[in-house]
Amino acid sequence: MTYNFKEIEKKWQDYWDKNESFKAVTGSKKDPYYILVEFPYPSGAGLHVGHVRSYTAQDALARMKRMQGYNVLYPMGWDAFGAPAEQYAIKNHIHPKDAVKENIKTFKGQMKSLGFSFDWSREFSTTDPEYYKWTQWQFLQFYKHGMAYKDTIPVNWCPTCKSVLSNEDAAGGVCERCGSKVEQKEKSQWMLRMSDYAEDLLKGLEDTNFADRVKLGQINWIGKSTGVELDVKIKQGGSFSIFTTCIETVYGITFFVIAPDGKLIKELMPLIQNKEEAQKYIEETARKSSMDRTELNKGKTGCKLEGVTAINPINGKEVPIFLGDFVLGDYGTGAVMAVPSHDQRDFEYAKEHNIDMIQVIDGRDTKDSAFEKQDYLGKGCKLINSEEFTGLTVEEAKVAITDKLVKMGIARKVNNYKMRDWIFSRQRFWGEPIPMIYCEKCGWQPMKEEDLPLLLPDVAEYEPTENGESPLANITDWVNTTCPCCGGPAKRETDTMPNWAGSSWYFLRFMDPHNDKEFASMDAMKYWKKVDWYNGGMEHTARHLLYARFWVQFLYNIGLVPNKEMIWTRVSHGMVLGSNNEKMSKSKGNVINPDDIVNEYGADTLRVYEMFMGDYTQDAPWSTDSLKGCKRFLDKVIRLKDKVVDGENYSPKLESIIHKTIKKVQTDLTTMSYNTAISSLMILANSYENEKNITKADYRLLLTLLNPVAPHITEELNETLGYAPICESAWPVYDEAKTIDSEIEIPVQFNGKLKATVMAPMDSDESTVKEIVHNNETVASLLEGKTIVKEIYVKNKIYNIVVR
RNA sequence: GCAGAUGUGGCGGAACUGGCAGACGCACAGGACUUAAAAUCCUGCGGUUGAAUAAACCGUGCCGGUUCGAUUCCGGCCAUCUGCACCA
Repeated sequence: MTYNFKEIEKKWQDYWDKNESFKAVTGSKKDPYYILVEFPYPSGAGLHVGHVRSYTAQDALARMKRMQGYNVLYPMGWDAFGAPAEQYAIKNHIHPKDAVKENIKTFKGQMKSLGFSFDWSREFSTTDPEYYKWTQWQFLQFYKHGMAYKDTIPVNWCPTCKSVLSNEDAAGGVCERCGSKVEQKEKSQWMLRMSDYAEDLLKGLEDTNFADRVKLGQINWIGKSTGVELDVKIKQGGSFSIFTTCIETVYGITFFVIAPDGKLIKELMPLIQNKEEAQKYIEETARKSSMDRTELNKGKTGCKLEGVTAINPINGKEVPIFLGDFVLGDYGTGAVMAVPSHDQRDFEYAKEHNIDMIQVIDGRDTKDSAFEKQDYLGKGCKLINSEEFTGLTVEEAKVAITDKLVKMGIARKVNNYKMRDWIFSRQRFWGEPIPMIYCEKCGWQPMKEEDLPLLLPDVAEYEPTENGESPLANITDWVNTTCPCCGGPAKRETDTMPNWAGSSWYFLRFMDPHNDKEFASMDAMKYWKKVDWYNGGMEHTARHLLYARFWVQFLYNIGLVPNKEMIWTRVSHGMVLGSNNEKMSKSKGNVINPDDIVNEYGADTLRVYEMFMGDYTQDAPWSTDSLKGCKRFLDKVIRLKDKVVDGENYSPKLESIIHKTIKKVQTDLTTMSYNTAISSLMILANSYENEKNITKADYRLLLTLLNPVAPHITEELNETLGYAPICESAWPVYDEAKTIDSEIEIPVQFNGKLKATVMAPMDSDESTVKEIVHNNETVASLLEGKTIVKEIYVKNKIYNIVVR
């Protein structure tokens, strides 16, 4: 019997569509279960085999959960704003809207051809006005709660393209498109006060079940450090503050360094005598991109500020102040105390500029050029040269010195975070317009909520303006408006939102996608509760996940979502690499197009292969040979049909392995062990093959267990047996008692080396097994002439004889 | 530099909580069927020594430790990959 997989796959895909087999019903009495995969950016390249891997994995879980009686929400949509679509549109002179439409069509067709059980009735794109209306509305909530503000910050600027670049596009300090050197340019941008949420984002992780490596990624990105903020007086007048995590080294301060790009230097300028030198250095720094600042850093650049002297607050000692770009203007206070004897960077700077060093912690030679930070940390090293604190350990001194300074009223315990506020403006056309209006009289005014959505205008050109404004700035009809406050003439904000905006809350919209009164109703969100499984790439675990959590926490704080964390488990998949073990790319010629595979081998084969190819969380290289092996497995399953005879019970001989396999597959599908789930099904099929006949029940069981991964062929074979569709049936239940063997094989070791095996009843006690072992011929002969030192029996596992 | 991950046959990968290393699949070799090929089926397949389906030794990146027993735990290295990169 031959099967035309193309016909079969089409047949069942149509069946699922027609019967709305995978529709999730909000409010259903069944238990809700929300499975989410990151919605894709519909690029012109089409679906990648990497998408197929994660979508199949979650699809298998979704299909099994439905059979287990859950009301499964497994939605799909499109994250379609952003630079690639805009670039594509500029190049091909078509509206990005049309390009996106076309790409979505391709992607959706590909997904359907793979048989994913998405609930297509919930589909949307972030570029739909019905969707981005709510993204804009939520921005207004941020603004109204004081969480959005304008600030002037430097951006990456390509002088040739006249364009603002993202950090990714400016990697290495060079414009990705034209290769020019990237400059820094000051721009006024919308910001979200994400740093206010640093502590909550850290704490919230406790209410999630993210994989450890995911949690760690979040923790590192937030970058909390605990220390002391210390006020420092300037002899000539005024003061400034520094942040340090090593206050115990305060007696070792020999200079202070302030950031050339910070606000402090501007305040100090009037006092400074070598203004020209300082100014020159400030300008040099401004010209360097952030990349240069690290890469060109062989020595530590900077200059001494003449005319200002700082006073070490702990002992009144006068020390110089320097300018140095290793200090960042936007972290901490933009100024540091420098202790060259105990800090690598301070040490290098001091060497470069011939500054004194004072050792204050015992146990290392300050003259030693090979500085080792670990010299004193954590080892109970003691302080020296520190007045009354001399002799205390580092840990004790940290507390004592902090106490003293706090009591003096010149220091505070503070936490600092690497995570900054979210730069929310993009000088791009293809994004959600920021719904703000600038009026000469009233300043920045939010649009009225009832006027949303603020639609993107239709225009012919998408090139940015000469000075880097969004192309929207050229559309005067659109820009000129009236002030919502005074009714006078005003102008719209022409920047758009970043790509991350729309993807920060889409999982909420899937719970209630067609609501035109709210972004999602509280009832719907309370019903679905949380995303139970969220799958995505490791590359998104830091930023996207953090933005999404921030967004949700904010909505929670203003009472608009039911939980502070709306994502329970986050898992990440490994990449599908080319057969040469490198990332797939056109230039390397190692790209596999899923369409070709579906055409030649069928969707089921591709799905089985991608689940079988390796550990789901690790990268795995493509292998067409292995793919063919999976096709052979499916062919074997088809051939097994010839052995089927009537019988609604499992064959007694197969009962044990059947119950074991149900348990194994079910467990594996919920622990991301897809490869071993497939291998256990292969073992089951092999054991069927060794039988002369199998019952209909045996066969249907195999088909059901395989169905989540290979849904088309299993439905077809199941139908020929005369059964109701698998997707409308219940998942088989295993009997724990039948998964346990009555007799098991116990390995016998001599000094830890395997020498024999014996059969023993399950759960035998030591004396029973001892007798069996000693009656064994091999064991007996090996024992001749040996002295038994010890015998160890681990129940049902091993029998080890230690001999001399 | 810092953080994280990974390292097991010719290849992808298994191995529960310290208990038979290499499941399952691929590739390869031999055989059956066939006029032939494909497909399918059977057998073998970590290494060394051996005529051997006998036996022994070695073997999970490297060195050492704990243990009756280590891919698994501990200490120290090496290599590769991925983030972040002067965060005070």
